[in-house]
Amino acid sequence: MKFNAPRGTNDILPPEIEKWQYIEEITHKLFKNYNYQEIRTPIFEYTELFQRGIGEVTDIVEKEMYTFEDKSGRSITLRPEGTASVIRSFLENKIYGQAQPTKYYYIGPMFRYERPQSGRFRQFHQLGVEAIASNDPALDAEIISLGIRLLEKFGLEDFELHLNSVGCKSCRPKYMEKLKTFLTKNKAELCDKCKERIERNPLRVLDCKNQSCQAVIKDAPKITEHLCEECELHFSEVQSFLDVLNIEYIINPLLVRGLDYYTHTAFEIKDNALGAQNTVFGGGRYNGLAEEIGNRDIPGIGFALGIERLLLSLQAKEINIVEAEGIDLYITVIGEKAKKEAFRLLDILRKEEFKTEIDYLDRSVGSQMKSADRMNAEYTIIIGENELNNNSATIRNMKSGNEAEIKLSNLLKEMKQRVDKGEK
RNA sequence: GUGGAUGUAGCUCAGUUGGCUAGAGCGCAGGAUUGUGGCUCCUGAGGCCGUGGGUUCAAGCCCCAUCAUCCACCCCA
Repeated sequence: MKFNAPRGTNDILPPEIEKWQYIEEITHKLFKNYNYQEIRTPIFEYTELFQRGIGEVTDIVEKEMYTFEDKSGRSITLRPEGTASVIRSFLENKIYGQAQPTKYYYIGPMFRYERPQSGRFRQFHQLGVEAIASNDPALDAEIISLGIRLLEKFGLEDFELHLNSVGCKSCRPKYMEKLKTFLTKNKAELCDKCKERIERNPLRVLDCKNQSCQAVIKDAPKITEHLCEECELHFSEVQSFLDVLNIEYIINPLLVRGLDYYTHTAFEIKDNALGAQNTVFGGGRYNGLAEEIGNRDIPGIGFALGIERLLLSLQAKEINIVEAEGIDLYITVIGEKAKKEAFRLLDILRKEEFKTEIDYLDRSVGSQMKSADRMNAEYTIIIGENELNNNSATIRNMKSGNEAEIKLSNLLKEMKQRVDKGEK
């Protein structure tokens, strides 16, 4: 073959696509049930949006963006995540002028230039929600529970919710200083990368997996012990609202997220059956984001869920979310004359919403029956010389093998009685 | 960006210390059944052995390069 799909991209083929459609269907239904509305933003944005929104020193902006110049010389970037676009849209369309809060959701492809591996692709798909213009900790709990309820809809229950507060503008800088001081004191024990991180992004050291770093981190000051009063209160309220919903969580002070815009609540749902990339969904509060990209102080919270990871999780647990669906009718044609009549009948049956198929490869009767069988047809309608002469069709129940010759004039009525269309 | 593993039929994989026209199972197509699927049996199609070079009388096998995929690191969905 001359062409491959670009590295890290995938074709989604049938029957796999059925799962995607099912996930989307359930998502639309559940999210609307929580009164979130769908929003569709462009697949690409001006690069500055992500630089400002996500943060210059994040991995995403530093090395993972698909950035290029368009013909006018503007720097364009394929969206690496959804939140920045949604907030940009919220501000640009002046949605803040309407009744608040605003609750949006989205489903679509995201792009990050990374080496692909299990659960990570260059084009991948997220579904996510954003609740904008409210600082209510109950909303934090709603967002988290919404994600969990969605997983439950697919029969997934065996996962861990990690919860943390990453502080706010007023307490995080102070904590960072403390952390820096501590890390500098223990610099000798840290890996080379973490040594660099002390200045650039000390929080990142916290989730380094290097053993000697881990040993240092164990005694590092914890952000949960350095929150300001407001953050402290918000965090405990979020927990108590989660308690109300009987949602279990693990407080994880080492949970730091890779995007700069998070404040207060940060969370990740991990499925330990997944291997290295085990975060199925993650998110948090981003009260500084609207300020950063639009000079308006508007709070928000959301999560993003990786659809490919959801699929992997289902696979790991051998959960089948879609049944293979058969067709209602297969028309077997014998002889050229019959084909015209059969083709006319095919159209009529389809108009009546029977899922119907016919042979297009000039195959023998036996082969046509075989096709019908493989398509899991409920009935086969056989039309040959005999039937033509009698103005009839032979119908065969593929399960029982019973056959009957039916007048064409009665065929529709007969099939309506026999076939349970669109059964599920 | 770094490291490791793997590339042979549509799929899953055999292929001996290098040695004849490269195999199996499944799938696909046709037939046994001149108008009837599943089970069975028979037959068949389908391979630049990832690609390019090298070593050799001889390469699917050895060497080099390259590409791709997978897995891991980094980090995240």
